[in-house]
This record gives sequence, C-alpha cells and structure tokens, in this order.
Amino acid sequence: MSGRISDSTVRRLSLYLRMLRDLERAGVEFVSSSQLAEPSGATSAQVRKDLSHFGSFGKRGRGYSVDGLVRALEEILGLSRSWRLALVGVGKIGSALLGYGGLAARGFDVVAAFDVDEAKIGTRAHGLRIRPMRELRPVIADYGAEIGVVATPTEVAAEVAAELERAGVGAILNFAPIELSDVNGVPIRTVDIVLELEGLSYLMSEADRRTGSDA
Amino acid sequence: MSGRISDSTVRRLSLYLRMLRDLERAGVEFVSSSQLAEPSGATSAQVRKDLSHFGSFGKRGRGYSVDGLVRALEEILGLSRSWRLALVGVGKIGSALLGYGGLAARGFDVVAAFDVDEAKIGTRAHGLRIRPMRELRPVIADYGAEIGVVATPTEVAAEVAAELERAGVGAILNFAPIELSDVNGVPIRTVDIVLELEGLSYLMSEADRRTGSDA
DNA sequence: CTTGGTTTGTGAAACCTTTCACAAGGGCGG
DNA sequence: CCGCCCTTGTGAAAGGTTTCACAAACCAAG
Repeated sequence: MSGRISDSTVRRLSLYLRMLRDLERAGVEFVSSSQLAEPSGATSAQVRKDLSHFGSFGKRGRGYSVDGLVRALEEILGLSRSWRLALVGVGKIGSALLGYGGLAARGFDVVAAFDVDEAKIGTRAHGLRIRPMRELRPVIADYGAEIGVVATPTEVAAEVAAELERAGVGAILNFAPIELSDVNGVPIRTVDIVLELEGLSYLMSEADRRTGSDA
Repeated sequence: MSGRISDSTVRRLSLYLRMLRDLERAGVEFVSSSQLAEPSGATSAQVRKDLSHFGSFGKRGRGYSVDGLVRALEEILGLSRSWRLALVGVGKIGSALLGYGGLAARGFDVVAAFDVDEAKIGTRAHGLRIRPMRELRPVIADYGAEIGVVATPTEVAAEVAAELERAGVGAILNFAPIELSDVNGVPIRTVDIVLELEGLSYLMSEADRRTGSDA
C-alpha cells in the first residue's frame, strides 16, 4: 500500500468522487467497483487497484459504502477543507474564472485578484476588488491563499509564477500556453487550450491520412 | 517507424513546434535535440524518439534544420492548414474563448456560436452572431466546421456533444466537468479545471501529511 | 584525405501502468 | 448453520513509455 501515486490515479480518484457524490445525493448506499468504473472509462480492476493504494475500503460480496468512500476520498484528495485561490490577471480567462460559480461550489474560493492594468485596479469584478501587483505578497500572506492562478499573457507568466511562489503559495494553476517548471516543490498544472486543439488536429489529420491511403 | 502514437508524444510535438517557431523568428538555423528538449522538460533522447516515429529529420553531428522541422511538425500535427470551430454555449467560458485572440492566431477560427438563451440569440459577441440551437446542423454543414466546442452547463454537455457529432464535426473540445466518451471515432478532449485543482489539492495535502509525520 | 569532435537514430534495458485471474471474505436464503 | 453467489484485494502477466548507450553519420580543420 501507498508509494508514489501517479497523476492518472489521482485524476481517476476525482472522477470516482464525483460519481459517488451523485450516488449519495440519489440515496444509494452501496456501489461496486464496476459501477464506479463506468463513467470514467476505467475498468473495475483499475478502480480497486487505485483505491488499494490508500487502504481497504470495500466489503467483499457487497461493494463500497457510498458515504464511507466519499469521506475517504475527500480526505485523500484534501477536499474535506476548502482552498483559497489568488488570481493574477483579470482578462478574459481571469474574469471567466471569477464568474464561474463551480469553483466556490467545490471548495475553491478566489479570495484575491491582481492585475497590472491601472484602469482595472480598484474596480470590482464579480464582487472582488482588483489590486495592484505590489500588493501580491502581503495580501496572499494575509488571506493565507494556498493556490496561485496565472491568467496573464504568456510573456509574463513565468515571472508571475515565480512571484507567487515567493509569496508563499503551495501550488499554481497556469492558463498561459507555456510549460512552467515546478521549482521548489511547488507543483504547477497547466491548462493549455491550444495544446488540446493541436492534439485534436493531429488525430483528425491522422484519420484523414488513413482513409486517404486506404481508399 | 510510425505505429500508434501516444498522447504524450503528440503533446510534446506541439511543445517542440512552439519552441522551433521562436527559434525561427530569432533566425536560428539549426537546433539539437537537447536544446529542443529543455523547455518541455523532456530529455534529448525523448525528442529523438518522438521524432523518429515519423521519419528522420536531423543531420548527425549538426542537429535539426529549424525551418525544415517546423514544416515537418506542422504537417504531422495537421497545422499547415487552419481549422473551423463551432462553439456551443456563450456563457462565461464561451465568451472568453471568443475573445481570446490566441486561437485565431494559431489557426483555430471560431466560425459560429450557438446558445439556448433567447436573450442572447441574435446579439453579437466579439463580432459573431449568436444563433439558436436549431441552426446547429445546417450552419456546421455550411461552414464546414471541423471541431465542436462544448461550453455548456454539465447537464446538457453529453447531449450537445452527440448533436455536434451528428452535425458532422470531426473532433470535440469539452469544457464541462464530465467525461464524455468518444463514440463513433470522434475524439474528445476535456478541459476540466476542477480536476486540475483537485490534483493540486491532493499534492498539497500529500506534502502536508509527509512533513506532518516527519516532524 | 584523414582525424576529431559532435549529434542523430535506435535496439535493449529499465521503469511504470494496466489488465488478468483467482483466493479470501462477506451476505443471504433456506 | 450451510452452501451459494457475489465482489473485493492483490500478486503475476502483459502492455506501454522512457531512459540508456552506442554505432553510424556528418562537419570542419588541418
């Protein structure tokens, strides 16, 4: 049990948790690994293996208690608490994030927003005052923000990420199309829409090449 | 050479291409696999292996011709042409996408936008007329849109994806936090911000547990 | 033309993830 | 209490990806 857990396992745990919450709301009491596997496209064996890294949560012949597993996964994923986010860059993506209720609903609260644009500073976006970059450090310390969100132009993304690290965040979510290296043990996840589209472009071209040469 | 190429390889190819374009703009003529590897956090061997799936592009002792490799990768990834996107759901995320110039700059043009909200239909967002869902099929056919973008609430995402498939798109980019199965050979990529945040939450909790028990 | 320094392309090895398959355990009906 | 059916937890096997390490090739200098 428990060694280094792969990203894909953690991803799936999140997906299992989603389904479990739906089941809980629906009043279901027990669920089997195969039911749990379906929505995430995993196999039942994979579900059992994923969970086995953390302990033994099921009852043989019966499955998993929905409530029990919800709580266990929340504990494992660190979701039995809420997290405070500090957003840097209140442009298109930053604003969209501020307006997206889904984050707060899942325990991710944006507690501060920063921008360099003098015209924006001082105004409010979705109830949050936009602050100048110079306040980054003290405000992050004051609020105890744990996660920094980079929603700036690509050119300054690396610098902003470094600033956030120095300000003391424990993790960074990056929306700029650039690979930021997670220095100092601060993990960084990048959401790169262009990369996803290019992946789709590859698959479609591949399909074309195939049918093209088959015909 | 050339079998089934993994997602991670395709991802890296996109990253190599990005760097190559920067080098091209800077007027560099040749680049080695180790230089190419650095920004994506890969190794030089990985760069060479990735490229070797598609052919032999380098010169031993010299490296890769920047221009040549740019063109080769564009061909491989299907980026020597542009793609037309049809957006469904002009809410927070949809609007952010429409306003994001980075897409068109990289050959991904949003050519049509759809929504169910009567108040939005007929108005323009970033120069694009918002259309009713009933026009989905004919408009996608008319414009020849190849990629469908799902930016709707979770509850209708699966249904919308199915509609897009039926309307003839060749790939789907999904922003709803739900795992959509790519039926009929139409590939689907999901951008799931909450999943990324939960991954970070896991890593931070894990770090806490470690230092907690070490101390 | 030859030599030396450099970098590719690629089998083989190492590593990691997923799938298989089955013993062990639990619940339920009789 | 017994026997049957069901599902977990998990070693072992299979499958996939990354790293290693080196021969082959190229360039430049002499």
